[in-house]
Amino acid sequence: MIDIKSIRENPEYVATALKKRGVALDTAQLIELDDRRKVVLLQVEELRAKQNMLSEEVQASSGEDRNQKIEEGKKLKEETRAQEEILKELEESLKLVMTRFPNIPQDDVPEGGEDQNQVIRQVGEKPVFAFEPKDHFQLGEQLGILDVERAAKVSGSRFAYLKNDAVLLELALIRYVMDMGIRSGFTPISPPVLIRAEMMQKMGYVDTPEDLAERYYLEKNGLFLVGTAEQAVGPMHADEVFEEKELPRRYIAFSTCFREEAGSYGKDTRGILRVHQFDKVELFSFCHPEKSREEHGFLLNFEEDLWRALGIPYQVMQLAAGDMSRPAVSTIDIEAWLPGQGRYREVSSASNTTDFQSRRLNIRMKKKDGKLEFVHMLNATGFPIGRTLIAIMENYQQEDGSITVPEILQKFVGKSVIEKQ
RNA sequence: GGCGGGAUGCCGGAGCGGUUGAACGGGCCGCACUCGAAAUGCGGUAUAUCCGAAAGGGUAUCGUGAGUUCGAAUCUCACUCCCGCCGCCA
Repeated sequence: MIDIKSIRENPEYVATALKKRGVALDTAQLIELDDRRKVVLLQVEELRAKQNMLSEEVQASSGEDRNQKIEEGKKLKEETRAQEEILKELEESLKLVMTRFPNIPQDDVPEGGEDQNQVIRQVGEKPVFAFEPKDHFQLGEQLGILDVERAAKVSGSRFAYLKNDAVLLELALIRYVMDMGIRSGFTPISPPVLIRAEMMQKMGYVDTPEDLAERYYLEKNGLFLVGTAEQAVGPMHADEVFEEKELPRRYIAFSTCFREEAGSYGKDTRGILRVHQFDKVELFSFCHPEKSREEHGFLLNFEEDLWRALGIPYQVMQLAAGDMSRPAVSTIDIEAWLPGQGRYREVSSASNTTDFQSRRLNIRMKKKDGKLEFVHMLNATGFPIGRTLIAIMENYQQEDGSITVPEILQKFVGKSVIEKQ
């Protein structure tokens, strides 16, 4: 949630920035609503002050005088209640409007939708094949490390079984990235994947119907299945106050992720590129509000190190304002080269959400002067296991259909080539 | 799933329905004492929000939400979480 104060202080800036995301904001109307709220708030508080004074007077008085004051108090109570009702309505409608707004894009984020995303750089050499490269689905089925058909039988479309060396490869990726993370000061986490509706809401991911359509929700228990570990790690520190020196607090979390993919019928239906359930290692950072841009760079750098170490060509994309998730002020994606598709596909995403989430979660930092301030929260991808497997399979495929294991993973997998099994 | 106990400030821990933002102890900060430190003494020590140029003042907050009352940390109801015991269970 953005702060009404920032709108009051600089309505034009906020309106212009939000327009970059294609969101129209009538600041004048919003401020007027807030003004009305303040007027009523003042009235309510004055009435309450009167009530407080009167109740003290009741205590001090006796006899007929006392009875009279109690009668007066009854009337005052009615009056206060009526005003409180009005205040509550105003507050609710203001909150309703405010929660719908996404975060204010960073100044260097381009305007527009997905088609305005910008390539920042391309890294690595695309492999050259002396044969027609296959896609991961073909390779996976042939090698016997992927079974989509039986998954469809058991769970439906967009599910998969990983088998044999694919499983070892998954474990190798997890172990590798965890080691890297630990070395860079991240705390390893294995979080719950079911979280309270309240927490999901505070993370800013269920404010609109579109948001809701993307999530699995267990109505009976009031719990959401997380779409990423971010949603379970962010609320960890809800209502807590960090010491300045404790920041940045970095976590590296492994979890299964669940996505309904409601709006993607017929899209990416082959293999495991887009599935309802996948495992992912996620990076998360709580940091000093003045240092989140720097931290964003740190996370991106960490991600790039991973893909370089894996030896997979990728490009770095600055997302346009309209293509970012609502809490983000800036999102930078990494897209890996997939020879089987002949194109780059998204594998990583690093976002700075500034205080959008921390404001609702009430996560603050105590400054040296004793003042409290909302921390900034950032999330980024370590390895999305499924898509990383795809990238490895397609980039490291050999003419005979076998797959070379990237060097850095060989010691974890225990072999250098994956063959039919 | 069943039965019991609990939730108060940074921590521990009081709290007859009426100056309780909250005793008391500890911690922390400042000052004094000291060459310095310890010990001791004195003082201070929540957050949010509104009005105000400021000084200052108002309001709210004792797990959360509703209710009773002129007045609720204190009474009632619901919910959440924590701790025990039984049952079930990887």
